[in-house]
Amino acid sequence: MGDSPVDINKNLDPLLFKALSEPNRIAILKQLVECCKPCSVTELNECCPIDISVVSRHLAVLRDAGIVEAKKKGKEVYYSICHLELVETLRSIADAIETCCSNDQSASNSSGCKTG
Amino acid sequence: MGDSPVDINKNLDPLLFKALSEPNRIAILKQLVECCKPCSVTELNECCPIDISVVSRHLAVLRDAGIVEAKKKGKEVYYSICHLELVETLRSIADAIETCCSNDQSASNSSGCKTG
DNA sequence: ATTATAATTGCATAGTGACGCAATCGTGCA
DNA sequence: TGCACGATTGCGTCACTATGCAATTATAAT
Repeated sequence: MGDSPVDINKNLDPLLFKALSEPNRIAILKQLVECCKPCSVTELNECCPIDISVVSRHLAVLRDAGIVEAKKKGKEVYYSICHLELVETLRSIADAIETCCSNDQSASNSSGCKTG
Repeated sequence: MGDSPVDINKNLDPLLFKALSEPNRIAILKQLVECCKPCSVTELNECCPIDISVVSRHLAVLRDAGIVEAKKKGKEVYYSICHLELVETLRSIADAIETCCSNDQSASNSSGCKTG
């Protein structure tokens, strides 16, 4: 229970999407995806024309959402994307929606889609 | 060009995530996913304790993001989830992230991940 | 110890979004 | 045509969020 492969409630989390709903955060994320290596705040600041303090705050939002992780190295903090977890989460959501919605009405709820 | 399977820029759209970043919109979406049939605004209003005008507005946001579609039938408007498109979009994003991030630095950009 | 650099945090401000109520629009029915 | 019902839109309010600047913290180098 609660661990079904189609647990919509577990994965459809507004917090995750809220973190991804800001254009500058998406720009930062794209930068991280394309670099495929940890980047410092200063490096990530190059992709968006905002104050570095704002970049730092955006990274904190992404970190709190579990989208990126931070590793301190000397004076700098290197952020990297949690790509394995992120990819799995996105696929889980897709699977859950697909499983639920591929039922026609007659099959109703045999696949375990239900509100908590 | 621009149609590569790993086109991050096409799929990582803040508009989509913004539409999914509001708890009541997620509640509405869950309702639609679990019902797996078109629902009227009044029906969808049952899942969240807000004014029906707000539900209507939320549905408009979801519609503008391509997440749901509306079909008028008499006095009522029936909303249904665009599950095929949504599932494909989510999987495209997952694929793009996975493809980009599974490159180690030496392989760099042979897979076509690049900013527009 | 002092200085320099990277990152974060405090604070004030401006912009955005959710919300409820009331008014309006669209459709069906008597 | 007039009425009822479902949905949408206008508008004012409240809360939240993004932003920039300044101050602070943390680490490295002189």
